[in-house]
Amino acid sequence: MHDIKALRDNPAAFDANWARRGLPPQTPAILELDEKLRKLQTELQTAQSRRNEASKEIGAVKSKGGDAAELMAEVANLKDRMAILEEQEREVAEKLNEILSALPNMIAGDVPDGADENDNVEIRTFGTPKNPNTEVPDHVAIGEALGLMDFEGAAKVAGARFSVNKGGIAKLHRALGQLMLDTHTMEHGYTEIDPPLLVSTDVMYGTTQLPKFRDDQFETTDGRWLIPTAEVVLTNLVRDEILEGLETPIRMTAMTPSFRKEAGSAGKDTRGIIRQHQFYKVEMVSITRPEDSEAEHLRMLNCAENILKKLELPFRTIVLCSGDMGFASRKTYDIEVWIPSQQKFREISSCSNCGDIQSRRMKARFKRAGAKDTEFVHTLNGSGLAVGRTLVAVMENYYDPADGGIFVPKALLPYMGGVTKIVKAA
RNA sequence: GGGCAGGUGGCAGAGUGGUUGAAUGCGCUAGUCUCGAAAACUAGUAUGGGUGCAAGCCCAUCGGGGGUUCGAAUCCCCCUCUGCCCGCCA
Repeated sequence: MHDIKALRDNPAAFDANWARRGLPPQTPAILELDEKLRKLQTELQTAQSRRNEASKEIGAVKSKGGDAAELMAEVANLKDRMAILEEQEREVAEKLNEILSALPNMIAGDVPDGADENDNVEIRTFGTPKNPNTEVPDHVAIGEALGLMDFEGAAKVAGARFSVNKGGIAKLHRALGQLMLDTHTMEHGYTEIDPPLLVSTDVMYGTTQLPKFRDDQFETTDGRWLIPTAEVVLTNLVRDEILEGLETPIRMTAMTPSFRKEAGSAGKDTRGIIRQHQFYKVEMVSITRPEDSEAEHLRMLNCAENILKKLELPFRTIVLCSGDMGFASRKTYDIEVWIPSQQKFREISSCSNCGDIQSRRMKARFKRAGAKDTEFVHTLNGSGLAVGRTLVAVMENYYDPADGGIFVPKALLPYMGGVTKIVKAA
């Protein structure tokens, strides 16, 4: 949710910021509703105040055996009026909330302006793309040739956009997850969390999946939602909390399946496991004080990059431009890994600083030592990494054209039980 | 799924229709005392919102929502969560 007081003080700044995302001016409608709402609230509260007062008087009069009929009549009138005001207040508040909850976060000042992904800015690269000119089969061809990926089986049991990994590839996938979790927990200071995969509507609202992105989500028949990312659960663990101090950021990581309808991406990435309804992802979430979130953002980005460095996979890091950013984000870095079969970099991680938009919705606050007032925390999330896409990158970058096998990256050897290369199933 | 018992401030725990936003204890903060500390004593110590330059005033909140009443933490209904018993089950 947005800071309505700040918006009141400086509506032009809000409109200018939303314009960077290509939105027309929003504040005139908001301010009009806000003014209407406060007027109603003031009138309602005046009536409530009088009712409370009169009720006390009634109690006093009655306890002395007097006649309170006149006062009771006054209260009856007030109640009629209050019922009307309450109804109006509810309607206006709902309307205002509807508008505000559908508006994206303010973009940070140092984010480059731009219309779409073509305007994103590369900030660094790592490694050199292998096989720059030779044709490498894609992960589907590699996996099927090895007999270790079964897309027909997946389609048979679940439909399109699902996959079945077998044997060495399934193990490789699991090893990747292990490496990521171990690195984040033992080297990067994150606490491992094993969370629910189904969450309530309030929780989905808290991290802004709802109300705007309902069509992307799987809803259960009992009113719960399958998480589209572990960000949703991890971040909401601090909802309704008033944290003490928060001098050190809270850092959580989890490996969970992520479920997405991919409603708007028909025809995109239909081959293979790049874009699926279900995929494993290791997620990092940090909760910080406002003044710490920028540094934490860079730290988190480094944690994600570190995984790719360990795997010795070429990648580049970009800053998303204003027009390509997600709804909740103030600033987003994407990491893109080299995919040989496509001869291009593809997104494998996205690290976002969400500022206080989620914490306002979740009522996640902290209190400084000795301070009287609470403040909203900042929330950050980043993939560290998308495990399925990392598997694709490993398969293609470690492909051995000599026999169609896949070398196991050094960093994964401890997790592979002595296997150094994935070869055709016996 | 069935039954029983509960959800009160940071914590523990009173309170069953009327100046109770809420006793008491603990914790926490400040002050007094002390060379300093402890102890003791004194004072303060919820969240959100409206209004105001401000001090302040006002409204709401005792798991959530609705109802009864002049008035609800207290009565009624629904939901939810926790504990225990039974059933079922990875």
